[in-house]
Amino acid sequence: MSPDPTFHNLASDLVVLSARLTRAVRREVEHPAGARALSILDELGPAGVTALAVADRCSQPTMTATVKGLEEQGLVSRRPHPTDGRAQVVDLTDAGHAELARIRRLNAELVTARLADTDHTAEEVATAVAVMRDILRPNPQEDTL
Amino acid sequence: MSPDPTFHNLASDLVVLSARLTRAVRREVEHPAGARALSILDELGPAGVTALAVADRCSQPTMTATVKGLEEQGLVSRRPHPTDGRAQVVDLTDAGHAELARIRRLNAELVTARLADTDHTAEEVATAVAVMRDILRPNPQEDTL
DNA sequence: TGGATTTACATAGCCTTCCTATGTAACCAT
DNA sequence: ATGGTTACATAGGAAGGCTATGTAAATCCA
Repeated sequence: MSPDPTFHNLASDLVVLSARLTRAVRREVEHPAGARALSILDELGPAGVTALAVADRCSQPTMTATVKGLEEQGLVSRRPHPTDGRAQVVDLTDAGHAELARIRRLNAELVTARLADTDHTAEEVATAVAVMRDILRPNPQEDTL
Repeated sequence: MSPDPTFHNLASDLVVLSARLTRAVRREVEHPAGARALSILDELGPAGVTALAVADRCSQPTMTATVKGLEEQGLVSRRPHPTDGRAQVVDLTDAGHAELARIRRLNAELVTARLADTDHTAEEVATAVAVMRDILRPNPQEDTL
């Protein structure tokens, strides 16, 4: 039942280190919740509030509030869904695309500056990204993660 | 000046994916701030509030509040520093060690369940952990990250 | 030695980001 | 047509963060 303890520790460390990296970046890049939403919108394309909440793994009211804030900043637009009277279609504005690019540049600068001091190759970073992407890949079965 | 665009994207993705993993885990594991502090205390051993704040990259008042909460839950103890009248020595209690073990088990379960569906090897996960650890390694020069 | 600076921690006040519970309106299936 | 479901909004509150500031101990140095 108990898995390989090495794997167990690695998995736990990955979570802890992710949390710390997130904390570290948060000090430099403001409004991380909005940034996540912009990033998801860029990946999904125009989407409704509930779909965004699922993708970000937050509650629907939380995403409603996030989108509202982004709209007030002019970073996203909202229009009624053409055929479904209940739904909204949220999309990035030009300003939203620009802001997302700015955030990505900031993120990259913070990380590359640190990686430059190490002997890690781009391939190793790519492996890290691939592992995390697969961990977070949507899984129809379980809603737990 | 502008670095390899591939590397740039990888670095940015790593930040974004870390933020999402952190969000996802947060839904399962309560009080992430306290959990981070417990983890750091375990790595550092007994330490003062300011040292913990530096390690967690949060402000000193934030760590003061976190430690206060952990103390109220009986997860850490505090005693005056033996020689420095200003300082406190914070340490894990037995209950704190137990809680940390519980959190690590939860983290590991969440991640391993997802990794099991992929073809990633333990070595690849180890690479991911090593990369992130080096990104977060304390750097005397720059305080930016 | 003694005043100035630095360091360690606490307090106050505020903001963002989350949540659950609940409400409303539109859609859908019988 | 009406009962269940779905999409989103609102309300209220907790957690976690920050800056600014206060206090007291330690350290520095003239």
